[in-house]
Order: sequence, then C-alpha cells, then structure tokens
Amino acid sequence: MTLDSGQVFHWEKAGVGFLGAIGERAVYVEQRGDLLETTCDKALAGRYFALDHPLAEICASFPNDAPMNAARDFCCGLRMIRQPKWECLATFVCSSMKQVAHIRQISMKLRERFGAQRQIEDHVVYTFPTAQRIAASSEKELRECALGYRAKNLLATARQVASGDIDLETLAELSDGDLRVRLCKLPGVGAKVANCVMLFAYERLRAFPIDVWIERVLRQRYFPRARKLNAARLRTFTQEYFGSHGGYAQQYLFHHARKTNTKLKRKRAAFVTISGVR
DNA sequence: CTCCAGGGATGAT
DNA sequence: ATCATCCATGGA
Repeated sequence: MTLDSGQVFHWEKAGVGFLGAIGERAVYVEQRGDLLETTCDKALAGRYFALDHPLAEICASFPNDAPMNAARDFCCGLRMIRQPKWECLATFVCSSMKQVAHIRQISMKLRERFGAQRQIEDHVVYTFPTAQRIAASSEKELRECALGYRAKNLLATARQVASGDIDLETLAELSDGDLRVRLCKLPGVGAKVANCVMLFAYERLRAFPIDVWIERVLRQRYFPRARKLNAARLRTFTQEYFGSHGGYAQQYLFHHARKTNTKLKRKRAAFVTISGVR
C-alpha cells in the first residue's frame, strides 16, 4: 500500500516483495502479515518506512466523515515514508503535470543514467543521483530523460543544492512556514511540491499537498456546489479541518481516489449508437 | 486518434 | 490579489 501510493517512484515488484533502494543501499523488502522482512539493516528499513509512527492513533485522529472513513478503510497500513531530502525534492520537481506512471519513468531514467549501480542477488538497482551529479549534467542530457520543460528547473535547483547555496539538512530546523518559504525559492518548487517535500522528507505530517486529485475530492465530497472556492479558501479549510496529521489524511484521500477512480473524473458526454444513418 | 497528468512561472486584469 | 497561458511528454 505504501510503495504504491505515489510517494516514491522507484520500487519494483519482485516476487511477493519489492526491490529498490533506500538511500545508497539496494534493498529487497517483503511484508508477511504484520512483519516486514528486509535484506538491509533493520534500523534503516524501520526508519525509512516509519514503522515507529503510531498508525492506529494517527488514523483515529482523522475527521469522522464519509470520504475520510472510506479512505481510511481502503488504505489500511499506509505510512508516510521518510525519504532522503534531495531525492524527494528532485523527484517532485520533475512531477509537475505528470501522471504517476510517467514520474516513475523519469525517476528510473535519472537513476540509470546518473545514479550508482548496485547489485542485489541477481538483480541490478540504481541509487538516486546526487545533486552534484545532476548539477554536473546538462539540460540536454536531462531532456533525454523525458523531463521536457522540467529539465531547466531540475538543473537550476541541483546547482543551488550542490553549490551549498542552500543546505537541505539544516532546513530541518526551520518552522513549517519558514521551511515552505525557503523551498518555494527553488526553481520548479511551488506550494504543492514544497508541501510534498515537507511531508515526505521533513516529517511535517501537517503538510497538505493539493494536486488535481485532492482538489477534485475536496470540491466534490466536501464542497458540493460551492461558489468561489479559491486556492486560499481550500488551503485554510484543509489546515483547520484535517489538523495535525493532515498530511496522512491527504495521502489516504489521494490514494483512495486514484485507485478507486469512481465518480471523480469529469463526466463525459453519454453517446448512443444509431445504425442505418447512411 | 484525443485527453490529461501529484504545477510553476509569467504576464494580464 | 485572482485568472489565463504556456510549457513537453507519453500513458491511458
């Protein structure tokens, strides 16, 4: 549930488990009931998958309404991963106006081209390239990874991180508001991407990214027929209504909507077929 | 084939 | 302060 929820984009199904990388290490993970089996250091996997999060307590803190209850039931076990900061930032700079399936492709191409190769059993996985490595590439090379107009932003952001102009680790000391402001100064980072990075890499469980899916959920399930519902209005509502674990609630709503896919897409015109027209 | 996607930056009202 | 456009690309 966690690895398929659109937080990370490089894990691949292998047998009953998944093959991927946690930071610099190639890892195989497999869930057996309520146990997690892994080939890597126990503490490393436990931290990455946030096994210390009190899931029952967090889910109990969600608001009690129909869409939230449905999402909670559907997403049982889903956790917010603790991602490496640069990896998360870079990936979501590449995510704008892209479907999850395509973000996966971009992520894999960047890894294969610029990352480090790791062997695990008879498989090969790649680590995510450092900011230094991306900064040393060119816009042309990045465009060859299918980034399109995002290539310029990724390159510029990588250069700021690689040069030490911005230190992603020390940003962790900042308040939510200050952290968001600093992240939004990076090219290709707006409120949505900043919130994703805050939620997935800085443990800011309040952060509530609003993308096209979540906006549809909010408008159709929480504000049916509401006039003048702008971005600011949605933002204040989500912060107050979903509370201190809003990011968790958001991810549950997102994953549920994306996987069930019912009645959220814009209605298409109904067609009938009439024969014998000619 | 068409539609649209885990948006952001920019310029016009 | 809000709104409209453009930006590349390819899965569905």
